[in-house]
Amino acid sequence: MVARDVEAVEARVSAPEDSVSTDRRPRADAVRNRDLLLSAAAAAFAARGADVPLEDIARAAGVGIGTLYRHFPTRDALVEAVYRYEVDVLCERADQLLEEMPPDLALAEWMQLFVRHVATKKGMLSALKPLLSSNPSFSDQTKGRAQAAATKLLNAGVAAGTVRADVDGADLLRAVGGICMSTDQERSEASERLVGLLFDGLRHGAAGSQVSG
Amino acid sequence: MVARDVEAVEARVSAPEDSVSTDRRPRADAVRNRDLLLSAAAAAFAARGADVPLEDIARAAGVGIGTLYRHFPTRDALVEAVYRYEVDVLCERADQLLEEMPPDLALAEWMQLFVRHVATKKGMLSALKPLLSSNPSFSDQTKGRAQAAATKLLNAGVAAGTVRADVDGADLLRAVGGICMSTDQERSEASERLVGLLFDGLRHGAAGSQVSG
DNA sequence: TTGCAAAACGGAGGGAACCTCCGGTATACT
DNA sequence: AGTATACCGGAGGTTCCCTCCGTTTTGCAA
Repeated sequence: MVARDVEAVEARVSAPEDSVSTDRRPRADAVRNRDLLLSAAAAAFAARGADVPLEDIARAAGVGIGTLYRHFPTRDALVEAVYRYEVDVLCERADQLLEEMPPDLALAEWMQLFVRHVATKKGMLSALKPLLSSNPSFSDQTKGRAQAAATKLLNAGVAAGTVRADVDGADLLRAVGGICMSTDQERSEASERLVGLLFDGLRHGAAGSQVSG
Repeated sequence: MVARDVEAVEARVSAPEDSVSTDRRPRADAVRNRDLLLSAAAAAFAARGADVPLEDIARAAGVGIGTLYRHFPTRDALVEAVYRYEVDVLCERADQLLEEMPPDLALAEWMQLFVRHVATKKGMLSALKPLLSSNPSFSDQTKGRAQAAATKLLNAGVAAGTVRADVDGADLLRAVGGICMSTDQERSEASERLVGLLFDGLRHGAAGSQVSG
């Protein structure tokens, strides 16, 4: 690995025109098509399960099947990319929510978003589970990012004095995730109610009522 | 159900030739081929996962693909039948073990068999899980039979004074199943060790040390 | 034992989905 | 503006699914 990096650097120094092939900006249509494919795939997986024909996804995205396979060589690669993409969207929403409303409301809203996020992933769960267990780094990365977003929301609430301080992001995700998992099948309103309850608990011991620390 | 039985009996009495079509003994080759298919499918699912081509299974069983589809119209039907079949085998082994050795040893042996049973089902789990959740009666039946076998072993041990009396079949299966599920992937020796530990616990408070009951 | 009708056998073949390959095309750099 | 590079997209080979139907076996009755 180190040797290869050295070679790459030397090549760039001694022959600048070589850097073109190394970090040339991706073509605009490639970027556009990749996004189209990801959102089409996300919709298809959520609506029709994990074994929707890839040709349907390509058609829905308005690209050829060859383009889909160039961007995502295997079905697993597509599933993984969709999952990363949706986790990204969810985490970005955390920042947006914090700008739009007080931290505690942002946290409540985000927890509900998380519930719906998990609900729409039910369909692709059978394809996702092997990926998560066979690829620890992928699992760790997505989990880490979600925890970071949760922690950010919690900390903002703590700083504003509207959320208790003795819960961290990992705990929060475990609790919400557990609720989503335990309420089987199609009953998201139950999940949302339970998460609402959990949120009230988070608000309970906020600020002044915490005596020490 | 009762009404149908009555009709069948009446038909047999009033028109004996009709009984041919109602309860004619299944043809010998049909029975044989069904068994061949079940064992071939069990081996294939265990070795190659749940999405092995059905044509391979038919070939391994030495029958045509048409025969496979007549016996098991859908892939799910085959998976379900294999699962029933293997649960049957496991439960029958419980009776055999009770005849071959003292109850406590039979119980220990059967728990280890159960661990291996679950381990070989890992491959078909992805196909089995939807079946179990979408078909409660199937799930209940197999669970019920396994619990009956476990209870029988436990009771024999209790009667012999070598197994404690405050655990029932459902508890035992939950515990062993939990151990199998928690020890992820390919590490059956860990499961076997934990189950051995559990068994020692079962033996612990046996006979005289139980004061009342 | 023999005949027959019901039931099972097994493979050919149409259809669906997967994935590869390659000629044509758009675009990022000089 | 020119050009090499990367991308586009669909035709087509392969694999698997499942059905259909002519052939063969077998259980039952005379």
